[in-house]
Amino acid sequence: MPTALQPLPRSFYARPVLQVAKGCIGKMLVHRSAEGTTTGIIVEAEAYRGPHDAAAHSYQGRRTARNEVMYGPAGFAYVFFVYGMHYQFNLVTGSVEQPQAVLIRALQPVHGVELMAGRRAQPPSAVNLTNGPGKLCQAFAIDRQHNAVDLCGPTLFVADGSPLKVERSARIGIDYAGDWVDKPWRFSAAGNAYVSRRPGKRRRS
DNA sequence: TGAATGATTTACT
DNA sequence: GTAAATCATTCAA
Repeated sequence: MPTALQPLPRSFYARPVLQVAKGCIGKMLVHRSAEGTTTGIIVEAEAYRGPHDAAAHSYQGRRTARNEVMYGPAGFAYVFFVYGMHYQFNLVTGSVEQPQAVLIRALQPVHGVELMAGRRAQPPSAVNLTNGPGKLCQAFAIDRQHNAVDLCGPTLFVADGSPLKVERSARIGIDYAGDWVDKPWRFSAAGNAYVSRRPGKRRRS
């Protein structure tokens, strides 16, 4: 069991969002649930820069009940529901009144693979378990209960991992955001099979 | 009170 | 390649 895994200090999150997003690659995401513990290496993340980012929920200072947690202190989880069927898991970064967050887009499963497979209704050998933001939430059993959870607590947190080679590319799934689509604010582990989409080519319409 | 839409996934043509 | 599934949140009235 990964007893050595401990939450990263809040200072890890209390930095500019792009630094945190890049720093996440190669780190471990850990969720201790009643069913068991699941962990995975973060291989893909995207930065959402708040008021200056048309793709962010907090664009132009929009502040609602949903994104309120992004305006709080760093090191908390921002979990929300989209498309009527999928959750997205984010790490709140920056500081109070800076609505920035890092979207975790893909993981490489490490511990609890069979538990993930069961939740996903897939074989444990599938590379399909956690290679997408909605998929990893299902595999890790992350849902609205985890919104505003303290990532420095014992249940759901990021722990240190091995450094990986990081690639930058444009973000995904935000075609509605105009010029911001081209911003290279997506970070992924170079050559990792669990990255949701290959960097280099942008999604075409 | 009602209508539109989305930080996606999956299946189908 | 395109489209459907499906509902909380958001915005307009």
